[in-house]
Amino acid sequence: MGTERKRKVSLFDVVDETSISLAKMSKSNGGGGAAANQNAVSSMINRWTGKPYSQRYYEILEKRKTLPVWHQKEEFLQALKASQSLILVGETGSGKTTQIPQFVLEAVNSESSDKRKKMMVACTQPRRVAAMSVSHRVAEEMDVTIGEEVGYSIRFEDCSSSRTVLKYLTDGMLLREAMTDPLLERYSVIILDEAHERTLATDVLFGLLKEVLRNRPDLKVVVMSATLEAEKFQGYFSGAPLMKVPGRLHPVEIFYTEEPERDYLEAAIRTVVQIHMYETPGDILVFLTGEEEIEDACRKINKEIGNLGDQVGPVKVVPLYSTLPPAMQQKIFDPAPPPVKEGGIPGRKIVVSTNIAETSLTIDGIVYVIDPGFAKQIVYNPRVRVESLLVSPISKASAHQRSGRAGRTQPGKCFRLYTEKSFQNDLQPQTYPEILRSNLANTVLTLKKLGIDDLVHFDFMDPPAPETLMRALEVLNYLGALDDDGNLTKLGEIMSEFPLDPQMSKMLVVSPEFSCSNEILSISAMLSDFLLCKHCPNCYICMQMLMHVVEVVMCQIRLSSATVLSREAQKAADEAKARFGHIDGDHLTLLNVYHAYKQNNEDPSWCYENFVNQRALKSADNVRQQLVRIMGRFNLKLCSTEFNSRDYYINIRKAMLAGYFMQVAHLERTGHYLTVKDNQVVHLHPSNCLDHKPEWVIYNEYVLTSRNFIRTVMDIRGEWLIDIAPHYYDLANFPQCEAKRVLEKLYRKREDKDENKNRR
DNA sequence: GAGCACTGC
Repeated sequence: MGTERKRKVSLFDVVDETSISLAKMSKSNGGGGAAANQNAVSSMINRWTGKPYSQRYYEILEKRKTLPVWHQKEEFLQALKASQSLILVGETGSGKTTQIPQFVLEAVNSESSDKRKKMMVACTQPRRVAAMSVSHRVAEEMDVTIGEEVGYSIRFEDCSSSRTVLKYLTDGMLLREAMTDPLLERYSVIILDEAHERTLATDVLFGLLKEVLRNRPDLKVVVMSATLEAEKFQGYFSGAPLMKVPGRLHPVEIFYTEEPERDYLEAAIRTVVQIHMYETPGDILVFLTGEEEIEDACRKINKEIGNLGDQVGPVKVVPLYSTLPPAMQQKIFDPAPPPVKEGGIPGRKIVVSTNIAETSLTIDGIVYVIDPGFAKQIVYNPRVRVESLLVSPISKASAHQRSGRAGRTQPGKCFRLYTEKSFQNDLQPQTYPEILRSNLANTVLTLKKLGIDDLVHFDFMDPPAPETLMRALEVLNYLGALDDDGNLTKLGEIMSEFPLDPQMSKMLVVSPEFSCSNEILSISAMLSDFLLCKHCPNCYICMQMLMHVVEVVMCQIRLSSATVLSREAQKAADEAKARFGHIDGDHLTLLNVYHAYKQNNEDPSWCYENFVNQRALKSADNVRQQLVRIMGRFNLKLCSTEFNSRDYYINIRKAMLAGYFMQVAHLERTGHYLTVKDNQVVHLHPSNCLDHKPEWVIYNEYVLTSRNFIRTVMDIRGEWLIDIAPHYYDLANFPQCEAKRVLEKLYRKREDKDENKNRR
């Protein structure tokens, strides 16, 4: 009662203030009717803050009114009112991401103003940066402070409060929330944005929300997508109404090649040169598949255009891929170079990029796009439990997205380096959703935690291969996360709370039993650090070195980058290896680097001098803190073995094995390694820090490149296998191989030992 | 003695 009164008073106060300013205004405007004044007054009050709108608000409002989606506001609100779920298709530039959630907000509150229940509107995004930047923009549009009425929530950062009514969050974050709030009861409307990207988290949310909708008639779901896969979404959400919003892109003219290209890299470079020679000014964006290819292409483009001399304008060739340090990534936003002489031929910026420029990063000013039609994609083979990256043809949807990048600021052109026939007949309409291409062990664990017991009948939009689900269930059962009936165990429940792969969360949860949870925490953080090359210990070092060299030899780089960089980087990597390397394994090397970093008080200049990547370490430390908090929630002890004890490293290696006993390789007498049980021939990746070839190793990752490599490896002992994972190393259920014979011997030895013990 | 598309919790 009291607060209600207070609220009214303050509102009244504000109204009073504005009517004064309004009175002044109407005076200068020559006045207006009292009723009109009253209306104008209420529309000048921000209903969220109770304060009058700022000048900036009105300025932005004018721009908002020109967005295509604004014209369909009423249509949208009616559709939303009429049904529980709704599909909205809008191309880039329609304004859907910023405006639709605001429309929803208006509708929701006007409908349930009496209930006064604290209900939020959620809008998911596949990427953190998007969640963050869009929420800032919308807070500005609504004339409120970010983190108050409008907020965002991403890993490591919750910028929302009890006042928040609109929250942007990553799809993975909403999935996490669902684990503790299965009916998502704090939300009245959930908007899944960028649904066409079909991330793993969005796909799981689809299935989950479909169930929640049945249990919560008051909940509404809006699915927003950029492509015409909308009919599929519509069918999935049992005929939800479909609304289309036009985009606001400039026209892009598409060109195909007459004949298929034999060498797309060569063709791409040739096309760049031709555009530069014959087309009107405007920057070029070239899509290639990976770092090495991109660096190679940049060198060749510079060389070929250099050969043309001053008959053409100057160029600035910029590579772009995710592992490039941010400072280098920034270069894509630099302007094109000016003409060499005043009034000369204008310069051109040429960005050579991976898929990152297709979705994650937008570069304005691009007028020409070159699309060879390939991208590296991950594929999962459940038979051998291996994920690998393969260069494969893109989808029509992807090609469409790429060409759209040419029309952001003016009409553009897109050169597809394949035939039109090939586009029509060979490219599949959509990129295979991630859920069909991934190892699902972690996803299955999440689903179990969400209370989905029957995975086979769970309503996936695209059901994964049964074999993939079986593999995931099998792995989780071996780890002890699921019992033999497929039910979540207590251990599994704890494991599901960690934002890590099941193997890693398993080793973390059991690490106190091996008296080394502090060390396993550090190793886990270093391994799961996603900001930089997480895999090779060298990369914690070489990146910093690269940047150092870049500064020192600034202008020479363009001429002889390959030789200078790799020699220096190699030297740095070798030095670092000598300093931090641990002969028993790469995981222990990572631990050494982390310890050294902490012992030197995270000092940036120490990092610099030791070629250690501070950014990577800082991020690992952040992950570690999050993991420590989760350990605390479950009363998992933080402990270490005495550093000088003989068992210090042994305990760590045993704890690691408790999680990774399914990723073991055995050294055969022939001199090569075979993975245990799957019997695949593998090779130690040359980046390893071992000084010997151990008989048994565990590995973090299996990569298929020029050969089958196992990367990030550690020496373990055969006896530990039968001690720590006897259920997996049960020989009755083991393929015939050399490893089996060795294990048989180990079992016999242990039996003899036990007998001796009993006799005594 | 090789060479890692892109996200996310």
